[in-house]
Amino acid sequence: MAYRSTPRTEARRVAAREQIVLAALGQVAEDGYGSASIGAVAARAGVATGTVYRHFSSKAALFAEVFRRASQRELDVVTELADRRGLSTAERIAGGAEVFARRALANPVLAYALLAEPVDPAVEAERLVFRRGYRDVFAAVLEDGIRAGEIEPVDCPTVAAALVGALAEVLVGPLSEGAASHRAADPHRSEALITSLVQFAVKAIKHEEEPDVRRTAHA
Amino acid sequence: MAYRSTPRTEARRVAAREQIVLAALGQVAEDGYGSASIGAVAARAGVATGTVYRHFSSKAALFAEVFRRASQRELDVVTELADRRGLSTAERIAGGAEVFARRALANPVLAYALLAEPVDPAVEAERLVFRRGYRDVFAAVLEDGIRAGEIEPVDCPTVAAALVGALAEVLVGPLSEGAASHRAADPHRSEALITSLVQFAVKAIKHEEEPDVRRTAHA
DNA sequence: TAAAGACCTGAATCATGATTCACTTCTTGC
DNA sequence: GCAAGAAGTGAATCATGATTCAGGTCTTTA
Repeated sequence: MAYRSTPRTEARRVAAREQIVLAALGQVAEDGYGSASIGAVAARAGVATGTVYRHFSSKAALFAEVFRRASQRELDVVTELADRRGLSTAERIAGGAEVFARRALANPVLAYALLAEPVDPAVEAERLVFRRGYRDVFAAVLEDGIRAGEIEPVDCPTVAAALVGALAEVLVGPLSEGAASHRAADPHRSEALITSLVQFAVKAIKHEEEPDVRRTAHA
Repeated sequence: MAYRSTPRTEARRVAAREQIVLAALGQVAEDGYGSASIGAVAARAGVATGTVYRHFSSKAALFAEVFRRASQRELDVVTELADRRGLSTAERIAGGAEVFARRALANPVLAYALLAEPVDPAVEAERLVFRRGYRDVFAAVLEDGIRAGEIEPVDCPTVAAALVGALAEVLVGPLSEGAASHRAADPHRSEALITSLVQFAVKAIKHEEEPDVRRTAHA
């Protein structure tokens, strides 16, 4: 005498949920997190605002998933490039850094949102996971390199984090300007940036001689 | 027949304004920007909320000044260290990086707020100025080094930005955890971090041989 | 087809915290 | 001491945008 969930309704539910996630992602990629109110997302998904809450317990929960998904996509690409067999440590780092930068510059608004735009604390947590993911990928490459004797021993997690930070910072400059002005980046400038970044990353990794820097700060 | 501003009242006005700025700075340094509502700042300064608006046109204006001031203080110290005469390029970079890190670790909540905590867009703009300041200091050192033939030519602004990003990222990990748990950082860990960071920065700068990395990413 | 239950709708409600403003209190110049 | 005007007060107001919910719609099973 009643209603019960069937494959059909279940599929519909999943599709509706997906629709909402994609709408939210689209909104963020197009105009940034700042523009992604529940109202805007609902309108874009073609549902009422209340419907969003049938699928997600809160705005934070929705955008945590959005960030997780977008970030994972990026991280997968970088991981794939950095994990290819038969490459030197430097080549692996260079490959990872290059796709990271290339993809960020190709999708500046999304990249800015994922990397640096002010967001809800709950979403910020997701962002930290994502950054840690990159760090771990680079750290693993460094560890391989050290084990293979290709590079000298270093504090892998720290150096890996430094690389991630370097990439993010260099890209966020252009990105935040780009986000403000909505202008496409100059392709020459982009290529120059990518080249500089890759060289920086490789240089930071490869150096062989012992640095003899005297520690100089007062306090 | 009237009132006119005198040195005495002017001084009082300036003092009141200063009181508010210091209260706001104290609040940020103690519990982060997230805790710094106008009400909290006013209470800390010992004035009514309305008084804050007699001295600042908006919350954003107040905190823009707070950030400007705190940032400038940090930047001055780094600049001083990085600009000392008679040091090699590597020593200057190392000195700047070391104070940056040391001061951030000594005041983690403030550092997190200045570097990475989500803030008002108007305040975010101030933050970008600040980061650009660091970048420019490092870039100037690099240019000196190149001119003197101490290091090979590089894209100075980009490499300098990468250094700033590396420092910030490595520090924000510990800082955001520290901000969450309010625990003081382990001093051993802090020293290790500083050492790793300084070595990273120097290595990224000093390397002499031409890197021969093949560019490998697909897209 | 009808009852039962899940889903959808979107206007109304809430929460938060910045901002205002009518009123009080202080300073000044005469 | 007093009128004029500046500064301070803090409760009330506003703005924004997330969240709720009473009522309508769609599906399913009998």
